[in-house]
Amino acid sequence: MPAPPTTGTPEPPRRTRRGDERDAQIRAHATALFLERGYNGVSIDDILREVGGSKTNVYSFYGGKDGLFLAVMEATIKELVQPMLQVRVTGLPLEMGLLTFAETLLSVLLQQRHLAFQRLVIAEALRHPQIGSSWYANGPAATHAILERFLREQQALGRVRPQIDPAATAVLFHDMVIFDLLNRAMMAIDGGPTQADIAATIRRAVEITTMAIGTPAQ
Amino acid sequence: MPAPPTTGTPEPPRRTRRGDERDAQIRAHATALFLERGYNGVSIDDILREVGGSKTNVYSFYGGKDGLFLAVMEATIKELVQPMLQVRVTGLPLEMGLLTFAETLLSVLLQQRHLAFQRLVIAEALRHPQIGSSWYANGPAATHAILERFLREQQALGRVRPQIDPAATAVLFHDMVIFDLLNRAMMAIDGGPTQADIAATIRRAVEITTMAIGTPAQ
DNA sequence: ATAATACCATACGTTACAGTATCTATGTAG
DNA sequence: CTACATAGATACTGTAACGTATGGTATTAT
Repeated sequence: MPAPPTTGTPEPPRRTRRGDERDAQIRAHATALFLERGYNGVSIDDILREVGGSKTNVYSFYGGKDGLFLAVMEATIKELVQPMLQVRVTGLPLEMGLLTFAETLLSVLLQQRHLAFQRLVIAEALRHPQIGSSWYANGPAATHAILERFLREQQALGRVRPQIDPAATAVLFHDMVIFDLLNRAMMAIDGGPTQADIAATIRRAVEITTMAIGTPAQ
Repeated sequence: MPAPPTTGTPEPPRRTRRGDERDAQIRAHATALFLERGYNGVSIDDILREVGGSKTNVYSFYGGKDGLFLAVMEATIKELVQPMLQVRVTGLPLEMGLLTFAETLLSVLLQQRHLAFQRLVIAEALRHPQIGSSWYANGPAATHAILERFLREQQALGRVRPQIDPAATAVLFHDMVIFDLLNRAMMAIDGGPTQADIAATIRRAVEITTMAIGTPAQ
């Protein structure tokens, strides 16, 4: 009788309650440190020094530093995306919808946690392409879809000209709102954009978009 | 008689012709390797292995790995920005000007060299903020200014509505054209955007912008 | 020509860190 | 209560890389 097939990665041992608690601490600390100092700026010993526990935890469950990194990055994607999935624009007038969308988006993307995350994704995109794909699919692409649905709805109500492509317009509006502010925040130009910068950018993006796609009557 | 004031950084030795040639090789190779593998992925020995020469060169002229890195990054900024500074849109009709601008911009930003550069700037922005500032000032900000000048000119000719703010519009158009394409290229989504994606994005951005800011007669 | 100095090759000291091994302590199942 | 698996502490190994030192070779200036 043949032995059961050997799995490529050996099964991690099942955990005790203590193990679960340690693991949660390790993940939380690892996330904070990676975001703060980057992948190479953090050693496994750094993580464990403050948390306690031992390398056994990391190596038997994640296989190594890379495994731990991937796990915490995936979790951070889910966490960051959360507020965007809860934005409610259905039923609002065109301008109000765009405004609400833009404000929610920027409140997520300009927070320090996201800026650090973005840096990390980009820095490691070559070594870990799956993180980049996962982020694009769950972040920007998901956000595009939400706005596209709203624009389509507005179009059905006759508030957006029929010849407009909702998908393409969603991307353009999204980019107008985000890019320069994000760029400046990432490069820490003059300490990043102010609340006034943010408000002005949103106002202008909404203005230019409604002028271009809204039906004249509106 | 007092000794001459000791300068903070000791003067680098003056170079011989051989030294100049070596230095050029070292910079070229260092640039290629940093762009390909990131700061931490390259050791000084890696650079010198293929070029020849010795560590003396790096340490006596740049003070260390960081100094060399800063020097090659500054040079790369200048090199990348070059084509954008030469774009000529003055005198063109509004649509043609926007089109030309967008095409030139994307031809620079979507090339592999720039993608790698962008990754590097972002990854190292925390440790070397001056690179980020320098890039923003010489890249995006300079590009904004070129487009702003064009829009102002169009406004003077009555082709852009008087109430439009050229500076703000320049930023928005710039962002619309770039962001999603750059994002997808950086994350290597489906191997990056195709020529068709690029053409479609440019067309839509020009369309939405002229609709929003152009004078109706036009 | 020769003295001074820039450059080369290479070895060395040091530090940092990934990953492994080992032994002890602590839970957990039967 | 006993046996066994999980978790902890820590020592150890191997490797990589920064930055320095040294002794020899080419280049330049006088």
